[in-house]
Amino acid sequence: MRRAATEQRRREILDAALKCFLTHGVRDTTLEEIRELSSASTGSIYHQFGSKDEIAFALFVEGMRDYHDRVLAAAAGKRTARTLIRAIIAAHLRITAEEPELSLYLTQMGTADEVGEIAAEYREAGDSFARDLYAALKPFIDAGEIVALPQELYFSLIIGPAAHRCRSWLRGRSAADPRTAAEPLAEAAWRSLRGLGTTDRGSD
Amino acid sequence: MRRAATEQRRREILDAALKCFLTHGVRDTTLEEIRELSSASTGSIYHQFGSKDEIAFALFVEGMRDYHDRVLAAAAGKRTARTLIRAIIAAHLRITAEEPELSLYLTQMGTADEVGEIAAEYREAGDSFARDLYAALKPFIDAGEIVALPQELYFSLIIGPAAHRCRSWLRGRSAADPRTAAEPLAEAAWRSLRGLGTTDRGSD
Amino acid sequence: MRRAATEQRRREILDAALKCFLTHGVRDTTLEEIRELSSASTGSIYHQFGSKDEIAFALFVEGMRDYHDRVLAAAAGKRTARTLIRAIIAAHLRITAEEPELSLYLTQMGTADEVGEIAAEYREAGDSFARDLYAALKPFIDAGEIVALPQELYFSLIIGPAAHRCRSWLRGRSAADPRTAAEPLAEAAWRSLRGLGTTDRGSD
Amino acid sequence: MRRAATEQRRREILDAALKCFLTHGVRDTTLEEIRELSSASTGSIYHQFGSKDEIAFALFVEGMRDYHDRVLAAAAGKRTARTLIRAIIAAHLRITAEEPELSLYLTQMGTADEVGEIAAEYREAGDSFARDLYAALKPFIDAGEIVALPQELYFSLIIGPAAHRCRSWLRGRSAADPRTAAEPLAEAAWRSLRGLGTTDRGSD
DNA sequence: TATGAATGAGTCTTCATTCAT
DNA sequence: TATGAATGAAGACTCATTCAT
Repeated sequence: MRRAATEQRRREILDAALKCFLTHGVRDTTLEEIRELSSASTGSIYHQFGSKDEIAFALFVEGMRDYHDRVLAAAAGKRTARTLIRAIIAAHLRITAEEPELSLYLTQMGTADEVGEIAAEYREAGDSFARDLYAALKPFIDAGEIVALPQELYFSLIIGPAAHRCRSWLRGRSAADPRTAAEPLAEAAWRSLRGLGTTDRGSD
Repeated sequence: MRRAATEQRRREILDAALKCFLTHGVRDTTLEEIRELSSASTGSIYHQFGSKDEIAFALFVEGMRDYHDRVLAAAAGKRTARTLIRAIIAAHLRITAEEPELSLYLTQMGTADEVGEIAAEYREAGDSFARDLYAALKPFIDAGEIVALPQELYFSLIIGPAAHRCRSWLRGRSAADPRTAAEPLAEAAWRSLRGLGTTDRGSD
Repeated sequence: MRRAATEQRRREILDAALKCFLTHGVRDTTLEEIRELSSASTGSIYHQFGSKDEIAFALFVEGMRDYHDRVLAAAAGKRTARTLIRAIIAAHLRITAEEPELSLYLTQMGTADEVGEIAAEYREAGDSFARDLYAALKPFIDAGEIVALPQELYFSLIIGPAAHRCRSWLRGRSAADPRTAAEPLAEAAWRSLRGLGTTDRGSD
Repeated sequence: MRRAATEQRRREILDAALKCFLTHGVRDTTLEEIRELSSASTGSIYHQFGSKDEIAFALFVEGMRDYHDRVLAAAAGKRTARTLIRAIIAAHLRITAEEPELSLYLTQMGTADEVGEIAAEYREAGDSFARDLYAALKPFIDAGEIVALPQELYFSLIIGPAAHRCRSWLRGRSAADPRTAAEPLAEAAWRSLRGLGTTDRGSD
């Protein structure tokens, strides 16, 4: 089964690349390092990926897809606005805590030039994620359980604080496991978003 | 006045470097470009700074100091928790909107490992900013106007949403001027942080 | 035959480098010159050798090995102490006279610190040469044909004068072909080393 | 007394330069290092010496002059050929043992390109040394106490072995203090040079 | 004379990418 | 498809030397 072998080789390269990128940045990682750590040959790497940046991009896109999938899975089927919000926040914190390396990479790349340039394909993925997540919120907004706001602000208010917390942790500026912040952050987000008509304890 | 001349030369280099870094990133800026734009000689640049990265770092530190100063200035002398929170958020959004390029640079560098490695000096600045900002909140926390939370979460809840909004804008994913979000974000932050005994409209 | 091709490329580089080094010293030879003369690419040179100094070192080690081999070959199978001593001295003078440029290079590098620093590998070669040469003398020392002295002094007394003569010639301070000194130097060395019981003319 | 101050500054620079040159070669010593170690300013160094090579050259010439003077002083007034030869050899070994750093430098520079190029002035000094030393030997050669040989060979036979011994020691290839070789080397030289009519024990 | 900032030509070296086998 | 030697443009950085103060 050639395909499987190829797929595995591809994974080895991506895994090796991630380690290198995290250790000393995309910029300062040489193909030689990836080659050695993945024990693939130069030619082989270029057969799988067209360039170093393509590796970096593939890693970013795949990592983001994974993140998106996990957050959306966590958000699925929630009965109340409050549990939905809590689920999103908890998922973000959990993913970061469970895969700090990948998360750090995604954070760094998220604002890097590299992505911005190749971004066409990735942009769609991001838009689709935003659409899907908003779709999950929509019913509760329509029902007045969540206040009406410009659409983009929902993400800022739900994910923003969690992301801030995670960045702080990833950069080593704060030791406490991000998951410990799930409760207070979820509660705070709920308080900032709940419809004025809801009771203090939410609707569940 | 030798000192002054030297200082000016240093500024010219930094200004030229910032322009280059903003235009096409630290990574893709060559010393040659900085040299040409600053009309300093190669040797002169290396006389003032030990390496290209050192220039990037100096610029980052200065930019951050500026950001810190402006946020702290905005936070100074506020009478109520609510206006304080609003001031911090508004300042963050305003700075980003006014200097998008510098802000993007700071955002990118903030998670890059260049900083992590040279960071000793910078870390102190960050800590000091956190201390000062917390000091501004403290009276209101003690007075019960702001809920008691682990210290680090205040920043996540106040700055996190604004930062998320700004990143989204900086990456071109959202067209609306970040300053338009000041009111809703401030209101949301206030709702998430206000002490339980406070009235809906805050204490002012 | 990939190996052969690679080996040849390596040789071309070494040959070119030697020519350059002999012409204007290691110090003043640029990689550019070696590149041009060897018609190898920059990258190829760095693929074979890690640095310019490594080339210089390889050349030194090879040159020394050659010198060692030739001296030991000349010393092999000699029946008497006197002919052995003469053979060693004559070989040294001959090698220098035949390859003055390489000899000068070896002399210069021999005291340079480049060698001292990378020397591990080279040191063994030198030790092994000393061992082998001493082994050739040993029987005659044991037989009393050569006086008993601290081991290291044999080399000083046999090679020292020849080396001094050669250096003087190499530096252009003395015009006479070093080979003309073979007879008197050999005779002098023999007089200084012959056992007290031997006759004036030696044992042959 | 300006002169004295200048002279001292000059010495400081030379001393610093010697240390640097010995530690990592003339080639890899930067003026910056000499500047720092001598705590003189760049301009000051250039005021005293026209270039880096000039410092290296001055060091070499002065060191050689010193060596010459000491050897000639040791050779002065000797009554017999044997004591004369012993004195020269002992002086060489003693100087090396007492000032290994300077000796190593002189040895290295003796064959280096640098000297060869600037050598005019130095050449005369060397010739004059050779003349003077030969003048000391001349009476004994004329008297038949020392065998008749081409002039240049006297130095090779007297100094060659001692120099070989010293080089070996300076390069760390032989631990024994060179001075311990004075007796056997002097004896050997005497045996290789003494006139055939002299008795075994020489003429003293 | 002293100083040390400025100069800029010159080098080494790197490394993404190609391509013959 | 795999391999890894070869390529060479591109860049960072060095450092002897100059010169304004």
